[in-house]
Amino acid sequence: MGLTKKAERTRAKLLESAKRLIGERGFDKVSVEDITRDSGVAKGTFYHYFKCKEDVVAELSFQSCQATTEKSIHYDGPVDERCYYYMTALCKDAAWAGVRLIRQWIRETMESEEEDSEAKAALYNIYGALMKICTVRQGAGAGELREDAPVDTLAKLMMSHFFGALTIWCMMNGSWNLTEQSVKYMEIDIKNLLEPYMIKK
Amino acid sequence: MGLTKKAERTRAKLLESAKRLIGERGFDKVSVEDITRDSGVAKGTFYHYFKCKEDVVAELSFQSCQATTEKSIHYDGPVDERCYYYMTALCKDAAWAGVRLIRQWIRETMESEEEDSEAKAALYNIYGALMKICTVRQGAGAGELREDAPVDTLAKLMMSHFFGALTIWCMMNGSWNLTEQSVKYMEIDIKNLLEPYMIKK
Amino acid sequence: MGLTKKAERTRAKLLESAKRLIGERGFDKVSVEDITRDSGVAKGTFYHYFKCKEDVVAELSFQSCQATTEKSIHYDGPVDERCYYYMTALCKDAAWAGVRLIRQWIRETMESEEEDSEAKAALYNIYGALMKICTVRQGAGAGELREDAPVDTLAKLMMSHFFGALTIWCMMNGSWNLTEQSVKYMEIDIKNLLEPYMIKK
Amino acid sequence: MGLTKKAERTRAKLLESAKRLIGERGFDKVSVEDITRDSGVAKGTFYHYFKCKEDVVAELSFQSCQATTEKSIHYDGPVDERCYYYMTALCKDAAWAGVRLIRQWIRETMESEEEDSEAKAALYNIYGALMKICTVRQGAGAGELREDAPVDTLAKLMMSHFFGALTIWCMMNGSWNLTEQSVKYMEIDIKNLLEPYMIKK
DNA sequence: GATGAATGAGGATTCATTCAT
DNA sequence: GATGAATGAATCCTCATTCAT
Repeated sequence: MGLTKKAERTRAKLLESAKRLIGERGFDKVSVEDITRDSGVAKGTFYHYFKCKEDVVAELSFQSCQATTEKSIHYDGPVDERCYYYMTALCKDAAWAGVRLIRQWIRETMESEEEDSEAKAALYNIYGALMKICTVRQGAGAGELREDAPVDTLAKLMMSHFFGALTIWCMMNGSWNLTEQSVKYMEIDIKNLLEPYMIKK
Repeated sequence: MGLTKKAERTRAKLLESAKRLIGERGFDKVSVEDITRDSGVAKGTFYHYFKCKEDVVAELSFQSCQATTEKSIHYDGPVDERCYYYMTALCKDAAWAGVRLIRQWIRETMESEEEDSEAKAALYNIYGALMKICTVRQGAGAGELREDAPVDTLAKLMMSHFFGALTIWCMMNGSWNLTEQSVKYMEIDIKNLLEPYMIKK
Repeated sequence: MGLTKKAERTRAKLLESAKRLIGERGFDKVSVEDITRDSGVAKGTFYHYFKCKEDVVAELSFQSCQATTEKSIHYDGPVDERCYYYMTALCKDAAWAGVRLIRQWIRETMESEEEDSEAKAALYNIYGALMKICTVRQGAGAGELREDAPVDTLAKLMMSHFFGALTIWCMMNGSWNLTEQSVKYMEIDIKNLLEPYMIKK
Repeated sequence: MGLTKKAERTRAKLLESAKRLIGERGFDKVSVEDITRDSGVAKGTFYHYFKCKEDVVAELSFQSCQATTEKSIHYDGPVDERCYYYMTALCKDAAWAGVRLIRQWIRETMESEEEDSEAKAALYNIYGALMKICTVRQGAGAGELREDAPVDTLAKLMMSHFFGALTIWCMMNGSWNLTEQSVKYMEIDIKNLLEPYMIKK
């Protein structure tokens, strides 16, 4: 049941609008009409391509800060520095996006209904990235984690510290400098967390 | 403006129904009518006790905050232990409220529109509490903070760690034991943060 | 069925609050609870003294700019000057009260439901005043109206001109100086209206 | 964005029902459901055509304003006759709409909150129309305004007289014939206002 | 007399979805 | 394929009024 070129484009437009709007406001706060209006198509058209509103979420693609992750993995230095490099990069990304957007993103993450929103995907990406950064050279020698390090827990804790900074930043309405103040303490936080499990020279 | 015994009971019933239903289905999937039906009272009665649907969450989430704060301030022990005691208590409160509820609470906190929502008030309460806990015996001798300690920053960082735990807990959909796992590391986190500014014996 | 002193006072408080609030916002925009809250009594108490919400309106007293009217009637000068004096005084009163209040007053006047609101009473007062000012020395000689003058129509037209100024003032949000600009033309308006019916010397 | 024939009919039905019901009972006593029931359409359909309940009044009240304005500008005659023609047409429009409706319209205009309601737009339309009617052939010779005429003030005063008539009509609950009595004097009013600034032959 | 808890009908508005064209 | 008119259930919230204490 291949689609016409035009049909393909309509479908893509809908998907794109849906993705952006839901990313901005959250699933519940975006109506089908919002999506069709943004796409410039009629309301009914939506139901040509998707059985129901929920359906569109399943299609939403999962890409994200892949580049940053890659760089951090291959960063030349011990595991704690790699982590620090990664978290700092995330902070900078966030600061660049602005409180408003991050706020909405967190809210979106908190929506209980959608199990597989873009926001959640990004979250798991970060988690996965930290896992990778920690394990990529695990057991390789000085400056890396020991084989018995509780990597999963460590990754979660680093995420926790990162999201703590992010959340507090949002709640304080920006009257807290994410890239300066938070980053300063993040270095110490990470060291404290990883050191006990690192292979000493 | 105290409430009648009966009124108190009605209010409690509403709160209880709300807590359970929101805990089961999430905020958006529970209507005011659901709550009143479950409580066995009329729809209008809900609005006798709460200004709007969102209001009930703020109430529920940090109901016992005040008591916890008081206890922590007067807790017999050095400043780091007091802080730890407080944060642990907050974690327990949150765990008791349930992920769904805390999620909705965070969402409300992230609403940019209202500058003075009840949700935000709770946030500032925590911040204020940490400030108090840190300064109440500041400079009093061993186990307390030095006069020159950057209390404001320390309070914000502790909040950050707490909200990090909270956020990650919500995002992980509860598949992370708040009271056990987070609390374990919070002790270390707090020590690392406060120790450099504490008066040694 | 005389009322206690205290009861009398409660009743008076309710009446006073009702009068003020309804005067400010209009009958439909004031709830019984608004009135009782403003009076500092319980909601139920309202129904001790009034059978229903509508009932309270019937009690509202009808006094108003009696003083201004009196002065205008006895103003020493021909009928057109008396009218001008009166209208100018009304403009000044309005300007003193402020756009906000007058706006609400006009809205209130436009409420179709209440036949006998305070606002409407004031309206009829103005109408009556103009009638009186025109007829008080009607037929008395030079500078007064002839017996066959269509006083009713003239009064309505002067009111019309006055309310025109008032309305436009409100609509223009105050960017139109009521006492200066309107008053300047009102003199001419009134002369044009009355002259054809005045007894010449 | 033209509407289907059928849609046009539905919209017209809604508008017609609204006009009649509001005319009979007043704005506040007519619910959206009343209107849709009377029109024989579903409740939701109302919101397909109107943003909110208030919206329908703005639509109704000065539906034909645009046409009237155009005609008046191109009316063949001196400036005072054009103005008179316009004001008379407005009076007829208002009379056709009915007191209840115009009342609600004035109330909406007086709402201070929204700076850019449809009601206010209509107001500025009238003002703009008068400005245009006065200036379109300004300085063109006999029967037109001189270049130095205070057009802005004149337009405001004519509006003032028009709204005076309208307001008094509403306040008198219709016991004042807008098209007959007001119109009779409007001619004189306009002449008095414009003559001093008109180019004589 | 006074209270304020409780009621529940009613109203405005939203929105996913259907369907005739 | 596409349109957009139409639906109506669902939701939040208001408020006049009643009544047990």
